[in-house]
Amino acid sequence: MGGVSVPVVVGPTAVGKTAVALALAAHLPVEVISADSRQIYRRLDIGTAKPTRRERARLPHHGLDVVEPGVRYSAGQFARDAARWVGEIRNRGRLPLVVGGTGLYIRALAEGLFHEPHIEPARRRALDAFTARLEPLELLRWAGRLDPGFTGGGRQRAARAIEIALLTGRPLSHWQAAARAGAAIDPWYVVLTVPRPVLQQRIAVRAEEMVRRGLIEEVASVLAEGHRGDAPGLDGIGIREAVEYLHGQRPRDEVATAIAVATRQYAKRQQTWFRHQLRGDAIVTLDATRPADRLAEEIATLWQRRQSGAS
RNA sequence: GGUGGGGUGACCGAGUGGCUAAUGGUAGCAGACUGUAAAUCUGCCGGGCUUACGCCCUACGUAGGUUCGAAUCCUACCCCCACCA
Repeated sequence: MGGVSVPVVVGPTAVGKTAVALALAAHLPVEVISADSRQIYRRLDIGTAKPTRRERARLPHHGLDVVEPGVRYSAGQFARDAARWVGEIRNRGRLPLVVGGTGLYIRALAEGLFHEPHIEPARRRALDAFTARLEPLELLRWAGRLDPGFTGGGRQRAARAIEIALLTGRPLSHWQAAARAGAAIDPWYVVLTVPRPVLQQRIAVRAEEMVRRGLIEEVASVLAEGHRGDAPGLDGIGIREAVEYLHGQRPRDEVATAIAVATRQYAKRQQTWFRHQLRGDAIVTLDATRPADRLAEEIATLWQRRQSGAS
């Protein structure tokens, strides 16, 4: 595996990952690496529920505000960036703590991805423009033709399969069958869970709060910078609903509930991922209904016991 | 009080005699997912029994009726909406 043993705190949105990370700072010399595909984007603080400035002052965070909303980021990019942060944090004699809900990013960091050959950005853009014009059915047909091993999964994955096949000369399934590269950490997973009704309640409250604290104004100001509504950084729950409202496609008083519904569905997908996709036997599941400082205490204890046992 | 329109499964909404447990959509549940992943998709979705083919029950406002057969036709009643009084 990747070597460095690192605690990785995961769980659906609104379970309280941020609070636990902050509380953990009282027990361990940690710095946080946020594994969150939305918090990567600058501004959009309310819409992505980033830790506040004060919280970040108390505990160093990496992986926030990395790119502009108009820039396309990726799991591979994250794996490289995060690997670098891990190294930097360790050089400071501190402990990297991965915290986040983006399963694929965490997988990319912990297990690596297949080694993708270099692709000219211009060629990729040209192909993007091509696939963007295809009908979903067309897209799937092309994907199947170019890659007999294509396992399906919708137009976006089909576009990816087409891109890889055409730009590398080898089908996606070929690359996937090859060895992974880039596993940078040896993860110790802490999965936070909470009974579904509790989570849904927290999600509903959080959605209301977002709107009350100025989500719509925040999104409006980013749009005013000249970003299109479909910019990579604007493709997130909450932000999307705000954009729809600003474009007159949704009444204001429905924004919060629409956000809550979409967030609930997302939380479900996350839970499915963490239930079925985490690899390895270093997985601990903890009930996050308890106060964050109690949880942090338990995590710290488990971690220390694990370290002394392992070394 | 009169006239017209309408009451369909958790919600919206098709269906106007058999092919209907009832198109679609939403919500919900389960799942997939190696570089857009807060994305993109798949399955299930009245209840019960069955390993399975399948079987049974309940269901289209309520109660009756017509018919071999009704969510669909008729009658009465209840409720909702619009307009007229």
